[in-house]
Amino acid sequence: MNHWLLKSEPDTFSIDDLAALPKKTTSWDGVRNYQARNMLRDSIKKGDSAFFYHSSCPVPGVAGIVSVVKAGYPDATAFDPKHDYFDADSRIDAPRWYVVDVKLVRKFTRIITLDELREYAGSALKDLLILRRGNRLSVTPVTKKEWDFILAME
DNA sequence: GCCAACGTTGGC
DNA sequence: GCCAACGTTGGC
Repeated sequence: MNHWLLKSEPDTFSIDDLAALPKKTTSWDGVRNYQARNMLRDSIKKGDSAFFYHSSCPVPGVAGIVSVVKAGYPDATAFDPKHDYFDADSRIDAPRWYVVDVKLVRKFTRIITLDELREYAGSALKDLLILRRGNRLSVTPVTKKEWDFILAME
């Protein structure tokens, strides 16, 4: 089982939005970056765990945990001309973009903030991709050690 | 294949 | 709103 970090802008979709869904399950759609796409399509497996990270908001940080309930499959929003995520270059017979389905495991009792994570940028979390300068990937791998360390910060 | 221009991300 | 960093596009 592998670990990941998924970014979402809470204005668009927050962990509370996920918690409010009847089955607390959603398709992680709208990813339009090839590196992130490759991970959704090829690397993330059913049963993997991921941090739900809030970005572009007053308090960026890790908000909770989700589990992958369905591995990569084509992103239907790319096929819908009326959808914000529509991409005419993604075709049903040759999909360009992918999603995974995730289910809420739990919302943390508090946000583990980016500021706190940074305190360990020189030690336990020195390789955490989200702390790298200029990092913009919305899907990144997290090692087991990083995962356990961040969990213990709650 | 190079690279300038442009668009997007995301913290502040 | 600003702007650094990065990805993508498109002319050559």
